[in-house]
Amino acid sequence: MGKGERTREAILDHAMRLASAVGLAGLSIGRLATDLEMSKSGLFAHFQSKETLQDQVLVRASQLFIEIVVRPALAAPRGEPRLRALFERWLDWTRTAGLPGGCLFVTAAVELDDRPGPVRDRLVALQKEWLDVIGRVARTGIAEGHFGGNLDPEQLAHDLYAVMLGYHHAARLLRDPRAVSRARAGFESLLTATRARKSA
Amino acid sequence: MGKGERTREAILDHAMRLASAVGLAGLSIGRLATDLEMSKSGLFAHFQSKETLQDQVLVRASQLFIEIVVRPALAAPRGEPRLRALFERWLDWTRTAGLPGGCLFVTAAVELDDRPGPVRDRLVALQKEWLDVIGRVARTGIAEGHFGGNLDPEQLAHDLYAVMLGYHHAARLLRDPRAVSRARAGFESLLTATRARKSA
DNA sequence: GACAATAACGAACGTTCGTGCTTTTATCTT
DNA sequence: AAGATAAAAGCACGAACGTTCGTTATTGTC
Repeated sequence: MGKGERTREAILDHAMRLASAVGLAGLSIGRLATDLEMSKSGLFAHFQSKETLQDQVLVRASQLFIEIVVRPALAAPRGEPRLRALFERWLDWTRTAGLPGGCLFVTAAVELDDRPGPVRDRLVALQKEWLDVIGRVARTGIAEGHFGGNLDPEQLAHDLYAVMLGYHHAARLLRDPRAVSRARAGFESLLTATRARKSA
Repeated sequence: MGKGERTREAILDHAMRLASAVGLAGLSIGRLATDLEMSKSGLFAHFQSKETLQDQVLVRASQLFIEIVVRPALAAPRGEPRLRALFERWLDWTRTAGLPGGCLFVTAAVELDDRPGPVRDRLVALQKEWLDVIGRVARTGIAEGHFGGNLDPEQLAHDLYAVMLGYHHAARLLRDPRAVSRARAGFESLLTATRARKSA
């Protein structure tokens, strides 16, 4: 790995952390350069535009997310345990990843929902992948007999992500110390409903 | 109502709509002045700082929210019907209010969660009020016998808001046409769980 | 209609923004 | 070690930012 690639990763890593707090739009080349003790132009040369930088930040964050959340969770037994692992790992993935401002994807989702362009497209693709991962795990849960056969995996994926968004709101904006337990209660409710459907 | 007050309201109204799309931080005095066909300095004079403008935008949005969502819903019969009214009115309050960029509070919540200051404090207070409204309606639902006595109203408020956040994500970022039905399904699940607790 | 008060304006302030160039410095290859 | 290549720096640009100032129009009151 050459020098260029190394600094490029250092830039993206720091940009990712910064963006988790101030958003992708809140990123500024000048601020990044100051923080990393290099010149604006030197930093800028690694990307050809700010938009590319934002896009690459999302890509980098996605790699990290997969490493921290998805891959380890997939090591858990199929079905409910795996779903539980996904959920629990998501709950503190920002801590593990060292993102001081909370989940970058949640921040970016709200920021970009009205700004068409390649960065938004990238985020949409990543978020759909994430919902797909949840949905697939839920589907195997049906196959394993953990959940009822008439469970809609996509609906469960949607609902579970909603629980996560609720957690993010309670934890980060409201600084509610009960945020984690609230989220876990929401998760268990989802599972309960899912099992009830088994006998329907 | 004097001239000053009238233009001030016009500014806040437009700023609110603009902020729903670009966020409170995305507001710019220059942009607002151009849109409203007045000078930057003339507009600026109505507020003493951009921060005050942002704060007043939140206040204005809150008045509108109460008019559009809360007050009409409180006209519905106590308990479950009232909770349902709250939910349904929330679902299209941004349309009714003419907010092209989705719920301003959701946008602001993510924007401000890492930026201490009076604007953040204002938003936190408003969001707690909102959760309180939901919680109180849920509590009367217990009194009416619609929900089980061991239902935690605050938890239900949290969960219901999570459903709303999930809707916002699906509708605005993913442009999912099933967002509304997904949200309604989530809402019904909450109610079902709530009723199940009745016999527990 | 005169006069005070208020509202709006136009110009400029110092910063910061993203983005080009050109030049210097550091790294990699032979 | 030399030469080629890649990376970083330096400097400048035009535009937009929030804010302040002094001045001009407009409003509301007696």
